[in-house]
Amino acid sequence: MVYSTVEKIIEVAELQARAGGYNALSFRVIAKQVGIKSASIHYHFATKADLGVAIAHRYTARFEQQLAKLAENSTQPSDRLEGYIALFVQALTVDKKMCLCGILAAESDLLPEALQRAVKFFFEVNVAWLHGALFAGQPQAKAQAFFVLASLEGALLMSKVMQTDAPLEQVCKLLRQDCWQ
Amino acid sequence: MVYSTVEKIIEVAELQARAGGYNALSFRVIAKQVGIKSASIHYHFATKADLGVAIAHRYTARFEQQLAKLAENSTQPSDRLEGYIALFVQALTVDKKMCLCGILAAESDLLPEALQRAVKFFFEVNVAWLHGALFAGQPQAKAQAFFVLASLEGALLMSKVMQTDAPLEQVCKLLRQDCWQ
DNA sequence: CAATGCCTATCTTCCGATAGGTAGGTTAGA
DNA sequence: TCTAACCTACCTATCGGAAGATAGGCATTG
Repeated sequence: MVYSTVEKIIEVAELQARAGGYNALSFRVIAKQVGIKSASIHYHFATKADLGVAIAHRYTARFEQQLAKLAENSTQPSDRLEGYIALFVQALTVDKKMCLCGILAAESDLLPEALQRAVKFFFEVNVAWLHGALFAGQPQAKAQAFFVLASLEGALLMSKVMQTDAPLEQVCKLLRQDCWQ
Repeated sequence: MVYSTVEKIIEVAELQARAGGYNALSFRVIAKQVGIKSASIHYHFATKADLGVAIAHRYTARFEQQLAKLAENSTQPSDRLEGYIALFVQALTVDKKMCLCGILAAESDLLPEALQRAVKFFFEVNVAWLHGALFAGQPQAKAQAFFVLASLEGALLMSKVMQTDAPLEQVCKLLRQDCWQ
């Protein structure tokens, strides 16, 4: 697979942001890793805010693809939950990074407004999917959707800082137990 | 109540960090709000990392006090849960800020090591309290403790970025329902 | 020939940090 | 009791570096 410069920039920037948030993004550091000069990034993204929005959009789009595939490959809500959980487990154990929109949401107060909206959209997409694909028809579907997403984001956060997979693992275990008892 | 300069610095810095994380902390901005010069902050805190650790320690200590009072004032687990929930609801509706250690945990990868440890300690304290004061004797006490804390941190994060109290409110509602059914 | 995709060079602003000074208060010894 | 020494809590001035951003140049490509 060959990546364009734009794709490389976004990829590197995403990993950077998922480690330290928006303020940890540095044009110079990204440029060095991509193999270009920092000024060249401005050719593709006029401002840092534009780059931030692009990262969030790609991240959300990729998530949407995976959610669609999940709904396609399984009809059982419990199977879909398992697939959904896997997305967050992968972030922790494979990428060893936070959820991009999780970390951006935490610092959303000081983000450029366009980026705030992009991050908000990620959560709306997820809540809508959980609501429709996992809890459709259930009396408290919306609350359940919030609950699953919130507990996974929080557990990811805890596992990162406590440097153990235990919080995410335990939360996943309870989610499997409790969601349709 | 009269505050010392050190207390003012920590107070202002905490609010700053709870809005945008560690990298959003600026000695100059803090100094201006406190009414001193940025160089003077270094008299009290040699480095930015020292200031960060001080903020986290005070935040955790205040949390510990509230947890102790909670355990003292109520013996019913359900009452204790209500009090615990209130701590997070207050962060959202009164302070209108993230949990300090929540936002720091998200960006923990790039934090000074001493600060990482301080943030980790906050979560250990909370998990230990939930484990002992809410779920003592229950078969999955540890998992339940992780679950409550993770879902509250995650819901706070979501409510911030989505600009509605709904996620935190709904998560709280489900926590009340599900914890001891 | 014009657009694309980079480059070099440079700008201003902000950052944490340090050096050194000073006013005011406290302490200790003759 | 006077005074020399010291401490506290700031100050001004400045440093080196990194930040995002911009202007203008230069190949390559269609």
